Amino acid sequence: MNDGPRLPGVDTVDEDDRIVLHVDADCFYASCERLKEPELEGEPVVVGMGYEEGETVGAVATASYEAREFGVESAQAISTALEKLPRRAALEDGFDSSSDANADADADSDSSPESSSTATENLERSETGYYRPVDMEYYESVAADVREILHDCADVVREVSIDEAYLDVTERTAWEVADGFARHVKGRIEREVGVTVSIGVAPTMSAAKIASDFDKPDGLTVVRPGEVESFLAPLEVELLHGVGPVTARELRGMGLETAGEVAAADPGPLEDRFGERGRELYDRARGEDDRRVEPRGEPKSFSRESAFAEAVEEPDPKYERIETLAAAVADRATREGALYRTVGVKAVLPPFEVNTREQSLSGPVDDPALVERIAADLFTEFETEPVRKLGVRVANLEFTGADQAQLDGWDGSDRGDSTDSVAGNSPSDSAGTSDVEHKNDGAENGLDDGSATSSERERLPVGQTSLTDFRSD
DNA sequence: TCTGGGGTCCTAGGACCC
DNA sequence: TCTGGGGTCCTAGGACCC
Repeated sequence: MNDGPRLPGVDTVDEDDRIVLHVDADCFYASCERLKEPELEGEPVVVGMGYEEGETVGAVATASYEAREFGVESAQAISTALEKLPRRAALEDGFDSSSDANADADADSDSSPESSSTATENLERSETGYYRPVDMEYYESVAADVREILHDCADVVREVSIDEAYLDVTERTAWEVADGFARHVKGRIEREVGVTVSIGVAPTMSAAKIASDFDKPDGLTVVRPGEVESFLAPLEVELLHGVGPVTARELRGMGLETAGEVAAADPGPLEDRFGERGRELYDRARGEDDRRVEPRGEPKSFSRESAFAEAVEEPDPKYERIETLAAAVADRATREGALYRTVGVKAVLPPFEVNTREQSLSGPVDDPALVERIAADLFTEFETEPVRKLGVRVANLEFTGADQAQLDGWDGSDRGDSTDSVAGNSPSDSAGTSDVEHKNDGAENGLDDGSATSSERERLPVGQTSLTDFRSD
């Protein structure tokens, strides 16, 4: 649009001037479902997490743009989505063929069953949508195909999530032809994989990210050096990456509604209010972001969580769930060749109170039984509380190299010792004063680890002495 | 919209070390 | 014995992202 600053000439190589692409697949899960079932093309598609065929449980993972027209949004409860956009199958199968009991129950809880059933009968085909459960395995395979193209098109790729990546293409193109380059990437993904993506091109990661969102779906937005600030200025603050509902509310409270207003503001109060994030916010709003595109490192944690249909008070089902989640998390770590030094649990109490507890060990382990014991132990505090959701997490990961699973001695002798010594004073001993003992556990482990040399570390986990020893220190 | 699951990063206080 | 400052680790919680 405006004739702002341009690159002085092709020969000028400014080290700081990068060309960054942010590639973001459009409603990725829904697009994948359409690859599987081409009949879904052009129809409203809702992909539900924790959703099962014909049920009303779960939450919306992705809604196609057609479904969004009806007010279906991601993270929405499936039951809510169904109110806005009934299931296509419900119409075709006839309303009561699948589950009479459920239909009756729904009608009972409805304030006006009569009008709701009338509304259902009057539904047009075009007012219904397809609901599908998440099929991660399939989406992963599609994502792998996309990734291959991305790596083909760039020297450096940072995968952010299954459907999103940054590319540094400074060495592959030039600003003068960057839009053509981006169109090439888009075209390849569409032709070779069959999903559409939106691309933002900008000199920084944060501007590229916002640019890819600017014209979704199937969009392409190029923001040239020197245009970044004017591109950002009119955007509402919540469009800045890292600004969620809470921060947006506070910013508005400070009289800052747009990125331009943040950019023009005094950074002092922002830093006072938000700390380091405040400075970052200010910089990003001004188009300043010196992060380079770098490949993602190893993951920092693995977790598994699941919600109950309603809050559960009895201990048994909760411990069973903890067990299941612990096994799943430990299995994931084992498969990925990760050792963990910290085990944690999460308990969500109604209405939505999130509690976390964690415990670190003196050394990294791969020990599913231990994960289960520690998780159960950490959970005892919530044993009798009503719980709506539970989670188990391992963190402080250490990756041992791909074929760690083949090292036979690993799981046998070495591991066995550590398990016994740590587990021995963990769950069973903590019956009465578990709080105090946990703290002592933590202190002891921390101390152990802090004073361990790196060579000691490698043959960890070290054995622990008894709890009484800690207390006498 | 009363809330699914898997992550990341930051903050803040306390323990502990030097 | 008291004081102090710097640094790291651990834990809990919170905001945010997809």
